[in-house]
Amino acid sequence: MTDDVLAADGRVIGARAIATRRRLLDATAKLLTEQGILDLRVVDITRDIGSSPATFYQYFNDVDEAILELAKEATEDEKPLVSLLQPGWNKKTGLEQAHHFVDAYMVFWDTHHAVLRARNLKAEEGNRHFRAVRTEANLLIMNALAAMVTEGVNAKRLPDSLDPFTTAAAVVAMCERLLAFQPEMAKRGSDKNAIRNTLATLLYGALTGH
Amino acid sequence: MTDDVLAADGRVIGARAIATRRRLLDATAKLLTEQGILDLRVVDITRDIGSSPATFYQYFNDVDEAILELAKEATEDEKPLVSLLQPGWNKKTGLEQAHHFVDAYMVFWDTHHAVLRARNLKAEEGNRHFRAVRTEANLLIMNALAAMVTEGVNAKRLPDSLDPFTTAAAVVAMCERLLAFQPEMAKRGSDKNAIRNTLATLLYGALTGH
DNA sequence: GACCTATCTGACTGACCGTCAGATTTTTGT
DNA sequence: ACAAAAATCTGACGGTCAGTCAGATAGGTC
Repeated sequence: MTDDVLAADGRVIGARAIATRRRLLDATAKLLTEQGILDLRVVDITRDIGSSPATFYQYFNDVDEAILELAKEATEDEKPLVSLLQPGWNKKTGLEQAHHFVDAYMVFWDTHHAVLRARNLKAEEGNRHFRAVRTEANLLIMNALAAMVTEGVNAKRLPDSLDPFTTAAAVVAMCERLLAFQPEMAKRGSDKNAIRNTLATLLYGALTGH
Repeated sequence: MTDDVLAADGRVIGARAIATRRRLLDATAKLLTEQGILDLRVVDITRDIGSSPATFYQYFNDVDEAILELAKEATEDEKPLVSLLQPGWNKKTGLEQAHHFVDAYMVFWDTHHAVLRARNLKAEEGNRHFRAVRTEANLLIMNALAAMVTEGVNAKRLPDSLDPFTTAAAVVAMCERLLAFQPEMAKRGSDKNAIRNTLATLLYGALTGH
């Protein structure tokens, strides 16, 4: 029964409690999106579901624990993206495949950006649980990307001064950050489509060397 | 007298107060680095300089205002980097110039990473003051980068599907993120030098098309 | 030394965190 | 159908921090 849902103190909980916990998680995600992590308060989360702070602490030891769970859920949604990153992008279809990945990544990002931002902040500030989750999520993508880079380096299309894993990290960074910058860049005339095209082109170039 | 130092209520302050305000800013930067923005408390800042919370509020309306000031100071340190980004990187010296920029950027990042992270978070969460500061800082770099990309596109070394400004944003994103990931990547075997080389190679490639 | 002004802080209010004992709802047993 | 047991929920509380303000203290001027 390793996938039983647990309360904060570790005991297995029943159907009603699972539903309450779920509503708490959803409210947390909602408020994280609306207000950001800095203004996220337990009172607000519980008020949102018409409950009281004490209820929250039945299921989570603190807000971090709830956000961590949301981050794990986001990781699940990231897994399908890996199938879009197989070595063998060629001159014919490679750019189109890059577009597919970028599109899928955009949807993923739009859905989870608030949680992912929170996860990254916590990870960068040294929280080891969030580091672990971020690392796990990034490894999924980065291993696939690194394999593509390695292929390009072996075929001499990419310079061997590129460390595959670091390049993969750079690609993930570009994706995450361009999407995060998006609202700001829109104001400067770079619309969603320019971002999409540029990102796909950069990916295609950095990963294949074509 | 536009560069007089002001208290929270806008009045001009004297030498002693300037010194106190400075100590508050330094303590804020220190605690931001040590504990991160989520655990940054005014009590701690004032305790650190042997003072009381009331003193803090003499000079800043809230913690954000102090962080914003630190972010503006960081921007000043970023300005010299622009001179390292002039169009004309060629096959002979271009990669070396990219290395110079990466090195300078690494120093800049190491000095200000906690403040820059806080700035970016606030900006991404929609705070317009922090957006303005981040935009100003990024524009410095991005305009220079975009000019280089435009040169590469005009010379047909880069595909015209690249939007110069978006590409510039991607490059900044790579720099910021790779440095932020650094401690984590180190554990996976990519050392500082691999990051440095990879970043320089990617920059050189993305900016010049060589 | 008396006065004036700039600077600092003790003490307070209000809000949130996290806990716990007890109230309420659901399930179980007969 | 009812009572007892278990699961779930919450009111109320102690502690901490944000932010305010009136008054204390320090520094300068004559």
